[in-house]
Amino acid sequence: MTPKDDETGEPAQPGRKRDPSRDASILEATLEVLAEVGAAGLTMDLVATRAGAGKATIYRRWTSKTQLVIDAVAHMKRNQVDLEHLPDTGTLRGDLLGLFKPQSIEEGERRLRIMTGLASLLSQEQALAEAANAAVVQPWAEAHLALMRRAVERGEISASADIGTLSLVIPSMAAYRTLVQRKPFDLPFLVSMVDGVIVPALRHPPSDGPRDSTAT
Amino acid sequence: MTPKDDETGEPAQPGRKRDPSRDASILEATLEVLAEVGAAGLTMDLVATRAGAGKATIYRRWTSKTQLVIDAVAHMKRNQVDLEHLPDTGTLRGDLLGLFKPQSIEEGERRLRIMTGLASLLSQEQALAEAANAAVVQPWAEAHLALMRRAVERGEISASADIGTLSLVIPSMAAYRTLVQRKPFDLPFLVSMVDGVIVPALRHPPSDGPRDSTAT
DNA sequence: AAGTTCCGATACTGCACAGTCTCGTTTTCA
DNA sequence: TGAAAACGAGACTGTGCAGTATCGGAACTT
Repeated sequence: MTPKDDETGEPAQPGRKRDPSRDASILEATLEVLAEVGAAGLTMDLVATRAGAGKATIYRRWTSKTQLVIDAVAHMKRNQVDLEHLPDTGTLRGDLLGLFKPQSIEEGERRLRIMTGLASLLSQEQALAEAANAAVVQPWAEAHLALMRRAVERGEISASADIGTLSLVIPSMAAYRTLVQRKPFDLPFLVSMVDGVIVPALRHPPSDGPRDSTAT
Repeated sequence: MTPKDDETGEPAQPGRKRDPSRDASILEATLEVLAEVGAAGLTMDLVATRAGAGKATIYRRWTSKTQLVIDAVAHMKRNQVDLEHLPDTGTLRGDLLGLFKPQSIEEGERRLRIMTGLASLLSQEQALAEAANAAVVQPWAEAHLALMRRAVERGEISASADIGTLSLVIPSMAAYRTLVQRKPFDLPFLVSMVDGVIVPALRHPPSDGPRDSTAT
């Protein structure tokens, strides 16, 4: 349910075509404004000005401010961690730390800043909370899960480890840290999480035998 | 900086005294409204009606809606986990699970619901983010830290474990889980966190020798 | 060329709500 | 007992903003 759908069955009308490039401009302007002033301070005039668009153009494509914001958040899902090109250093520790690319981190912090701005609407819009989680934390957790699965396959860690739960730990804590605590997601934090929590927990799984995770 | 201070030097004026019990009624009404409709939907009329108070009474005590909300959040700090009466089952696992009291959990979820409602203002008001963290997650993390320290003292876990970081894991993840993911903080989740993450990590500390946590 | 739909820009409308003011009543001190 | 201040209730005001309507101009179809 991205932008407002144009009429589906078209009997070939005359008139100017809708410029598809405006969609992206508007969505990106929305994210910028969101990151700068938060959802509470976001106004349609601000978005329109930032996008160099008229308000009518926005309302021709989206039915409401809420819908626009939801779509903008969903739009973030692109440029995400590439699950096809994960780091491969030979150890899980190296792989996890290898996800910390300055560029990737900068983008990640931007996402979290946007989520901070969003938070107002989270409480009212279930769809928005889902979109935010799917765009920011979910992909990151999937990357961690993939790295952990590989570590299990090569025998580095036990198959009985609760990697379903463990893969959520760092992304969730990073989100909370940025969202509420306002502390940077930096390398020292990542290292203390990897070395103090994840790697120790994986090296010493709870008990042998299959485990089910209820945290997924 | 709780309610608006009355005049300090008083030459013994006539007139009715300000009723101190109204402060608490108004703060609690604010928290109720916050939990129900979120900060975006919170209006002063709603708070006044819920508190059975006139708006003038509120504005006689607080300068603005923002100040009222900040004070209401700080007000939550009371009735917190009692650090003097922590569970003592003999094992860290038992102690951590012992914090899960239906009543305490109900209250904890209420706090998180309030924080969800708050989130809108988090991005704009640094003071509010700090108050929310101090009222909801901080006390919980302190309880965990105390339990972990005790486990170290009785030799159950190694002194080299990064308990500063580990004590933040469950409170932060619970907050994120409730705030964004909208999943209940229930016993299965707690068990998977304790058995899948915390206890394994503590039983197998990263390395021997002192560690410093950068996550505090 | 004519007609239609797009565009950015901007004026306009309607509403929701923060904050103030008023009123009739109650409490306290002199 | 009377002036002063606080109380609940609610009327009132001003503003900010979502959403709409209108403009002149540009692009596309026939």
